[in-house]
Amino acid sequence: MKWSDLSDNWCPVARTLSVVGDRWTMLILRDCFLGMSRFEQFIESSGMTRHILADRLKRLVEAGVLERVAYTTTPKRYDYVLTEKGKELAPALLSLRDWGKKHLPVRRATSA
Amino acid sequence: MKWSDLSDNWCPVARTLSVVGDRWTMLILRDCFLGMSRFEQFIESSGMTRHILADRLKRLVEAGVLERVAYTTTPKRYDYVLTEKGKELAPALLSLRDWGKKHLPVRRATSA
DNA sequence: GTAATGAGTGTCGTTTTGGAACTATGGCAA
DNA sequence: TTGCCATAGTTCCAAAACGACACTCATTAC
Repeated sequence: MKWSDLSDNWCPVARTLSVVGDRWTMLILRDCFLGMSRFEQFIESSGMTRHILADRLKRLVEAGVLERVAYTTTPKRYDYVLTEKGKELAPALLSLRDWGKKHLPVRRATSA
Repeated sequence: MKWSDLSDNWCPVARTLSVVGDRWTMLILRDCFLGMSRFEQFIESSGMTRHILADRLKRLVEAGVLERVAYTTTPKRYDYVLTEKGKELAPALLSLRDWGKKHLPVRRATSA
């Protein structure tokens, strides 16, 4: 079964996951809610590879969750901003955040 | 960056995703909330491979989201049931469901 | 002219996944 | 008692996705 095969699933949870059911995708959205909008910001914040980021941004734009807005035309640079549809994912993110805060306390990072 | 590297992230969303940030994992949880608890049920319902299911169930048990409860000892069969911790993921699942219902209506399968 | 920045691509080797078959344990039926 | 079925996995292999890092391309900064 493929990622995209979920998009026609009878279950709305599955359909949602076909769009955002990916560890990186959710992190991008989190960053968007924190006010980020640029490629390099996402890279720095999330630690994902440029490759993956490019792919996930494209998917999110195609899905109508993010919008790609040029902020300079000369070298073609873009902001990725949440659409209304995207903003409505906030409750889901907040639920995940709350669960994490309650059930997954930060263990002391030993390597830092 | 690895899956598990998120588990010590400063961000509670990222930590949550280190546990449930996977398309299949979420589908398993959805099935649990729908009352399923057996290996073959998950397989049938979600369409994932047995391989992945075995892996995800193990992770979820290790994370304390599911509990593995023997229902026969002779051939060693198990139910996978939500723990309290797992049940508290319900709001997140419901948010995802609501978003899917609102923004991702079922398209009629065109290829059929 | 040289370096730096921003937003990606290309390449390549490693992981993870998907698909199918195989194992193990016991029940049941002929 | 041999054979088939069900459940819950595990093993194998090929294909896809991923991670790391170098590279491009356009423009501005020095």
